[in-house]
Amino acid sequence: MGSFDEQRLPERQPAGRRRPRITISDVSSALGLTKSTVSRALNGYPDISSTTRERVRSTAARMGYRPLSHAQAIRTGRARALGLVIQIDDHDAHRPFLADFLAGISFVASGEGWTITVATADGEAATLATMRRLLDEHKVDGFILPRTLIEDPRITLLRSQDVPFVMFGRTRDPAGCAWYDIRSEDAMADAVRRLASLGHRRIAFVNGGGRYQYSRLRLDGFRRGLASAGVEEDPGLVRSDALVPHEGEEAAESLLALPRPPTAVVFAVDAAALGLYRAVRRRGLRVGRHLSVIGYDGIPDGNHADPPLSTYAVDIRRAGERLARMLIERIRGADPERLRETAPATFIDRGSIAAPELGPGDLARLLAAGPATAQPRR
Amino acid sequence: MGSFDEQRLPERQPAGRRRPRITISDVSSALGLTKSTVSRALNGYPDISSTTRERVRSTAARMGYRPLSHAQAIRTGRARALGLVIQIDDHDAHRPFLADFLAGISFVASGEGWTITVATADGEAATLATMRRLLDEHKVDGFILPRTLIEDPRITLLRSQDVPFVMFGRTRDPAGCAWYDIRSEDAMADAVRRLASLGHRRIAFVNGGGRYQYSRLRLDGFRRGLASAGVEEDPGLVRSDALVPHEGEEAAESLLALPRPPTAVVFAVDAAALGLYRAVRRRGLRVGRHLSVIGYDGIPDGNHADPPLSTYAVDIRRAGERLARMLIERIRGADPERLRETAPATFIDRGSIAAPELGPGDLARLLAAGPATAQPRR
DNA sequence: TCGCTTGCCGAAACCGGTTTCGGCACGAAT
DNA sequence: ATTCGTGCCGAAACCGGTTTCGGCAAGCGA
Repeated sequence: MGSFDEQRLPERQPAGRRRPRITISDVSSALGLTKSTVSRALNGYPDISSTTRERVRSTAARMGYRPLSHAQAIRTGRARALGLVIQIDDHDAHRPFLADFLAGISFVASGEGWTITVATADGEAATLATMRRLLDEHKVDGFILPRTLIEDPRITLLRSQDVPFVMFGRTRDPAGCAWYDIRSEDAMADAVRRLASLGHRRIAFVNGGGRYQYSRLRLDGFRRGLASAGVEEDPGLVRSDALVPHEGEEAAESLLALPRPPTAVVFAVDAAALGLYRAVRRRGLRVGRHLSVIGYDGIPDGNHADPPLSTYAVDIRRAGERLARMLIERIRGADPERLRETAPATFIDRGSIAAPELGPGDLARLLAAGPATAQPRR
Repeated sequence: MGSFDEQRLPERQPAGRRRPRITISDVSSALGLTKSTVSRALNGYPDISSTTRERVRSTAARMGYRPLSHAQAIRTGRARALGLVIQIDDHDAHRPFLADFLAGISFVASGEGWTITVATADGEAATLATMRRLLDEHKVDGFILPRTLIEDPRITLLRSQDVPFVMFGRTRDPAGCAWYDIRSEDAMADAVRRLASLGHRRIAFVNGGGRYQYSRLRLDGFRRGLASAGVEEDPGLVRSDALVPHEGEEAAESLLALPRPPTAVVFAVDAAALGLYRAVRRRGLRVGRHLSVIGYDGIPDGNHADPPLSTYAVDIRRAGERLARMLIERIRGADPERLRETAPATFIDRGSIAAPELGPGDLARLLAAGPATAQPRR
């Protein structure tokens, strides 16, 4: 039995006394049982008497025994690790939130004795290759997929290999998918209604990346908002694929150059909304006074704009918590169709919206009279 | 805890054809050798003939064999994983850079076939507990320590357990420590010299958190800059512990209220510098014109300030790369004293500094004449 | 009283690797 | 020719767990 254990002599470095860890054999011999009994007791097998089970549990806890996850993994194939592959792109709106997102995931995972394995990759191919590698080495038991696409190759991969996963965001074909998402479509509708109730009638929409499912949803939400506010939709007031300030600036330029420019703009992405500030400032006008703006995401940068950007904030930490919880349940065999949740975003008014000071006509004249330097520099 | 385990019957889905992985036995039988020979061949043991070694290597590669890291770990104790515990505080200046930092680490780690295990913790105690847990479960082979403190309990822990680690930032007692750091002290000195060469003579310094080693270094650098520019130091122009906008705002308030206010301010932390913008704007003055400001960190928010904040940018991705590389070497047994590197920060002039328009006296009068609403609102 | 479940646990195989030990063949030294 | 090392590899133990299999004893019905 544990006879060989006595002679583990060589003794690691004399300085670093990394205490020797208690193994399952330590527990079993302390109880006068075998490893197998202890193992089954701790894992809740039904063929262990409840008396024994309790006895094992308590002494294991008292001795501070914790199974080595990779010793388990070798047999069970379970590493007790959640995988997160972050695709590094220039425009990652979620970047400032990564710490909070991780905090949420880590909080739940740690509580369950799981860990998080993260990797980054640039580009879709690298992302898939990285995921394959992690799977191939059994490093992770499942994945959290951030920034879900309408057609997402990651989902295809994981489906084909039958690997558990949960998505942050929805996708086109939800079969077999678990997800958590923010109802940003409701936020967009709410934004329109707010602006309409302030008196705005020409409300523009600048959407995000076309490959993301959220873009569809947010556009739908925008339209729904117009309809419920009784404002007729003008297709000429819609732009898309604005993810970074520069792209938002271009969209703003084209909107402000219209014969009848909008008096308010709803952005699907905060970062793009910040681009509008530049366009407006260049014309000597002021956001919030001459032009109302609402964004979405709640990025901290918006707080330092002038005036600070009104937006819809997302509780990204909670998203991480829920996703981790759901993924663990999924790995344990829960039905993915049962693991679907959404949550609302929270409006934060920081002063970038107000009642329209001028009608579209006056605004157009003002814009035309502005400095002729209306060239997007950069 | 394990109450869910009763239902371990269902047998995984038949659909998912997760191909069976090639093990070392597959390789050995394909070669007509034993596992042990293959293992020793791949691990470079000297008692394998070079002929055999090469034969094993090539067929292993051809078959796509990759050892299961946790199967190895069970014997070797090496998980081939780098640990990163991120302490979540309100003021984390590195937060926006986390993605880049991870990208750097991940790039190197992936290249070597290692993975990254991250966890977050709030507070020092939780950080230490998390590190202990990761060590106890042999989840990681070493740690990257971000944001090194002057007296860092993490170092104490890792030293006592003889666990390899590398630090991002220096510490007071460097014995046995490997590190990578940005010479922010040089940046501070450079900032002072730039301002002095523009004509500034009253230059203030707002430092960061007192527990960080970088605070000492940056203050030293600031002083060195003054000395080399021939400007006499005025202790009344130094503040500290400003890490977030709010704290920077308070520091700015107290500086602007001086009888002879500074005409330029050097901030050790960008986020704090943004607070100064509020104080200046509230007085109807303009950063860059009435008051020059230089920050440090290169946070993206600074780009959207008005005028954008001149600052020193840090290549955080490279920091991640170097730290990962160093940690892997350290784990493989390299001498920590040999693993020490520093790199410079890069100045980015975005327009928040200029020649002083007014002398301190005129500025003071202008400040005194400003709106009396000089209350720092939240 | 006997046989058959059933409950409960021990023994041993197993997972995929690493590492120790020992043995065989061959060449050199005696 | 014998001995002795040495190079090279196989056999088997080992790491710390999990899981299968089988056996013993108690409980039950006949």
